[in-house]
Amino acid sequence: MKAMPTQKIPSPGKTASIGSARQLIEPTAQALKSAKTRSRLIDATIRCLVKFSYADTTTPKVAEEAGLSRGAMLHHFENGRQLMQATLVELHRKRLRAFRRAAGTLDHDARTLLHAYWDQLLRPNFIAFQELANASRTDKELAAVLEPVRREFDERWHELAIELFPEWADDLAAFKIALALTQNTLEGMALNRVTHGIDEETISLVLDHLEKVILDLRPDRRS
Amino acid sequence: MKAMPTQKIPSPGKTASIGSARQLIEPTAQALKSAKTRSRLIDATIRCLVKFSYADTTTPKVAEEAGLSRGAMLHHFENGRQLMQATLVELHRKRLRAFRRAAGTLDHDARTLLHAYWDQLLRPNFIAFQELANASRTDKELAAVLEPVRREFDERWHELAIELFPEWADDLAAFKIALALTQNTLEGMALNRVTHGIDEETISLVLDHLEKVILDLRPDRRS
DNA sequence: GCAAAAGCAGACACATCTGCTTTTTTCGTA
DNA sequence: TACGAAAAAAGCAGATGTGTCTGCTTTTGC
Repeated sequence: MKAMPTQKIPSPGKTASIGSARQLIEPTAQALKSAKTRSRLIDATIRCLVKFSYADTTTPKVAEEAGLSRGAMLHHFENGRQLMQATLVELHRKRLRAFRRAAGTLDHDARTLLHAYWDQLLRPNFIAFQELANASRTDKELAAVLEPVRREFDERWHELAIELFPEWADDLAAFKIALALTQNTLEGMALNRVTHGIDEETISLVLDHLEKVILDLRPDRRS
Repeated sequence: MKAMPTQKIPSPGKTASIGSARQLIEPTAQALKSAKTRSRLIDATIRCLVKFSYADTTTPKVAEEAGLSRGAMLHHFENGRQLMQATLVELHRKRLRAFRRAAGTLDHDARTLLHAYWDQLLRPNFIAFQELANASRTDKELAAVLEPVRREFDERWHELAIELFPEWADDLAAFKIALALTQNTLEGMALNRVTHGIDEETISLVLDHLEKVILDLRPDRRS
């Protein structure tokens, strides 16, 4: 996605862009189609991010991928930037949803949770998310969207872990380490896996050992 | 850097592009200036990668950053692509050099080595390298350059670690785990630090605990 | 049913990037 | 000192991306 002029003024009269207050004010039928089209565009954007990377994702490509005209797309987002921002938010929602869904069927042991997290990182959604996170390093507007999203994700992830393993609440310091270690290691491994392939064996070794490390950190197992 | 046509045929008569056989065949004086200009261009590219990201690094920007004309740049590299590839190789060399340099003055304990690695990841060079590594996911030509580079880096890193801690040679399995764990965790943390800031406290906690984990993995400390 | 509004498509103008070609400058060497 | 090759600058045409604008179709609310 090429350099675009800095965001336009929100222009209050227009179609509500990111927030979807419309559906509440006007819960009528046609708005449903609109939402569906937006979804199609966002999903197309995600696919493009995976296929072409952020650098080479362009509005024509997204439109083509979505099977829509570029005009249609700019009707819904009016900006390449806004499309990206909306996509980032949507990716966040998807990740969160996936976690919630997994949480229900999860055994309450570290191994399961670890592998659940890892599985998430293998999904294309993670690649797309990573592309945007990386882009946000130099795109302040994207960063402004990413920041709260990331914060919420960490909170939810924190909550889920505590919910599954209440004993951790006894030692929040150790818990913090365990979380940080898990997150950074797994995400680092996921990224390295994408660029320079890692053999499955190494992945297993790391996962297994990480599990051991976490178990050692658990309050009831410590001296 | 925008989509460019797939690589041109090497055209043997031209100025030797990546390999610098020129300096050997023609070790004369003026070639030194040429090499210097190449360096200037590559360094400018690195700075651009950091400032603008790969997506928004363009040949005009690089030329301006280098204080040269675009024509001059295409005289030396004839291709935006080749410039990026050369930059990737150069970044690799720089990383390797930094490691070798550090290796000399290093105490032989895990903590020092860990922090040495971490310090490398805080340098702008790592960001630039990461930008290219990420780009190589969808750019096969870049990937073709990255692959051997990465392999060599891993080997050197492996060698260095063994050299500093010969006792690891006794248990290569544990060694492999320790290396993978260290690399993935630190790199993951470095990347997360760039996009969404991590507080220094957490970083310290992770580093300290990682050190402990590695010590536990050491052959002479195990049961 | 009809006017207003939204969904959608295509065309337009502007900007910019890319690679190529041509010209000027620099500088070593005969 | 003058020649010639390499370095550097400048100019050019093609391609592509971006945002805006206009027009057509469909839905919605009165």
